[in-house]
Amino acid sequence: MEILLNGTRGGAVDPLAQLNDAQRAAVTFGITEAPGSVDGDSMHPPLLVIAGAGSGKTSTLAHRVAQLIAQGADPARILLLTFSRRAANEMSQRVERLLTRRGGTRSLAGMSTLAWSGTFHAVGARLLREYAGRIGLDAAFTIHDRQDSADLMNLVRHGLGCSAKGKRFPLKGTCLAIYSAVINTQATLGEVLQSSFPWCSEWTSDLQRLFLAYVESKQAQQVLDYDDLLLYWAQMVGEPEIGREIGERFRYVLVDEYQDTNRLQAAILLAMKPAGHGLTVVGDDAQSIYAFRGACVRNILDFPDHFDPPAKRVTLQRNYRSTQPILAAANQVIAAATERFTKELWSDRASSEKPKLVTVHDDTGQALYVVEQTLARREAGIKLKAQAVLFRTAQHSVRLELELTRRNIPFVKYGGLRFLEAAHVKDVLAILRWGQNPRDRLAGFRAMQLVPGIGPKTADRVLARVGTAHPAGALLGEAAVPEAARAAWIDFATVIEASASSPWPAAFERICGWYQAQMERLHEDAPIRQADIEQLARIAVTYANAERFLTELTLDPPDASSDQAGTPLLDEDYLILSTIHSAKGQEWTAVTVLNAVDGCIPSDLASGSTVEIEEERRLLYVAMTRAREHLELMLPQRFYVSHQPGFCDRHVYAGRTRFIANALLAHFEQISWPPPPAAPTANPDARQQAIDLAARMRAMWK
DNA sequence: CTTGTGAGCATTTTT
DNA sequence: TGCTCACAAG
Repeated sequence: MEILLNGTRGGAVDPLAQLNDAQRAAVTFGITEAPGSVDGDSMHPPLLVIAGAGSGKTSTLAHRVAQLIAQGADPARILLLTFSRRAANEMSQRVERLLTRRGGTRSLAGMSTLAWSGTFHAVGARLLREYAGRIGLDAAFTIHDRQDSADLMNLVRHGLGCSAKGKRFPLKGTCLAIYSAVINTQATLGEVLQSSFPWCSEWTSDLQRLFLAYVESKQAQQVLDYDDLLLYWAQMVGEPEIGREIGERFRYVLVDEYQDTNRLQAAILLAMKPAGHGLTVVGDDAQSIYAFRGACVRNILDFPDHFDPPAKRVTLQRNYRSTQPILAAANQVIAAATERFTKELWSDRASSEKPKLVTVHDDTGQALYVVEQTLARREAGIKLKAQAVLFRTAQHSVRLELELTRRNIPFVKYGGLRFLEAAHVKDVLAILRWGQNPRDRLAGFRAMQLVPGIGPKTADRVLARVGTAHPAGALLGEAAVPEAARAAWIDFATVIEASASSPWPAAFERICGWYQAQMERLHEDAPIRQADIEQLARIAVTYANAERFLTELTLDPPDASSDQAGTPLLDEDYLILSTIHSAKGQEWTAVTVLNAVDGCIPSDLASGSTVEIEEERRLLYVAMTRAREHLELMLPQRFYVSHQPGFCDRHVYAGRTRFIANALLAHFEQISWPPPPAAPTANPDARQQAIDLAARMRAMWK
């Protein structure tokens, strides 16, 4: 095999030499023929790669893309769908490097630019803008993030009078969650309510009405939410003509992290590639952790049978990441899972170090231990950046963050509250959005209420009068504004009108300037928030125009808001703190998992059904398999359930996570920290050394 | 009609 | 705690 491949490459080094047999099979399946042959559709039956944790999945996928290009495929006709923007960038770079290395026969470097790589949502947004004219969409649509969508849902909810019915109607977040589940799982409202929101069943017909009004409202405003990016895409390629057109345009479609796609995404793929030609999906059913977002493990389990003959399946079981003892423990955790493609990961990276189960007294003990160990490992030559602390919910790391800040240890936290969710950031963006898209009522509604003297009623009236555009000067003379607010209003209207016509990013700076004045009035902690606005302005200048800025920001928000302590410079060394969800696809030399106790993992909010518990099991598995050499699971004996550990000490005593049953303990080293003090009897002199208080009591009476 | 205040309640993970 | 909602004062 290797000799043959070397031969075909005219004596150059075999570019696939570093791959193992399974990886090579995944890379070359269907595309090993001579250059040029890749254009025959019949050549590309569908392929499913089951890639275990640390099995070189990214590398294999990158090699496959490089192989396609090297065999003559046009990079512009390759569609690469990844889970995050970060993953997309990394993939592009790797493909580029691989092609540069192959450079010998043809000039491949430089032609490897993967124009179409990104998340489903980002690619959807791009395609929809391009095809907008053909599907009756305004190409300048704005995209609502989760909070915007919830706010709009709330407006519609109140508009319909759902909230004033005596009995409590589901809150806006719940309504949106239900709506979103219906879209993403492609189930009926009744099914979703019954399976996931049984307590809302009594509201079925009201919800139905609400969702219709919500959809109408979005359409009137030329606004799409996250779900729409997929839904419109699916509907678009569901039309035979456009479906065929786009399917042919993207000759090769490769999907990473397929286990975390939902039914709607699967529908998109099947509509573009009904026979599966040119379709490759890669994933690991054991790492599916996004069911709450509608992801469906069945997608990957059932993938082969969508096609006739069924898709080829290649399994990568060799793990290059973790030491054998870490892998053995992780394998045991996932072995109890009920449904999966069975595979047993193996590694030849021997080590005498078992993963540790560390019992500490509480949250504080946990934080102190982690800090101590992290520093010790750094002394031993493991950079902070090569160490990560993972946790189930963003809250779990609060105590640790305090301790890190106190000791001046830099860290970066992934997951949890996003930059974009901060009220002041949303305010500024709302102003910008309304300037850009006058139909975006939600933005206008929010923006106008920043003006002193203007509340919901006035904002509503103005929106009704303004209609779909603000012609020059129309806002300035707006009659619906009460006299008391007139002066402030003119200021505001001037900024809006100027922002619509000024060049970018001057328009945005103008808006920030106006907002600063309001911020001091609205928020006590204006200076802290000011820093975020400045950060936003710095980001803004890197985009070509307002539309791109808004789109990219919504689909790929910056990670941390600056109120988080110590945002270190990029070249510094810093410790990684991350939710397990945000840690997907990454690896570190040393990994510590906080709160590996029942109630945290599994979260007691997710212990309702077997399905949920199975997902929590996979979550622990994902966390454990991020570690290369050192793995510690923390077991605080009790943890706080309230939000303010200092004040009210509501806490519960916790047991080790149910996913590590007694039978698994042999795979771990168990330690307690701090070490228990030596028992008094261990030292025969201890009693004599003790202060003799009893003697003093007697002496008082002598 | 806006704005401030107090009571009541929920409480994860993310594109 | 921190958010939402209802209510009352200006």
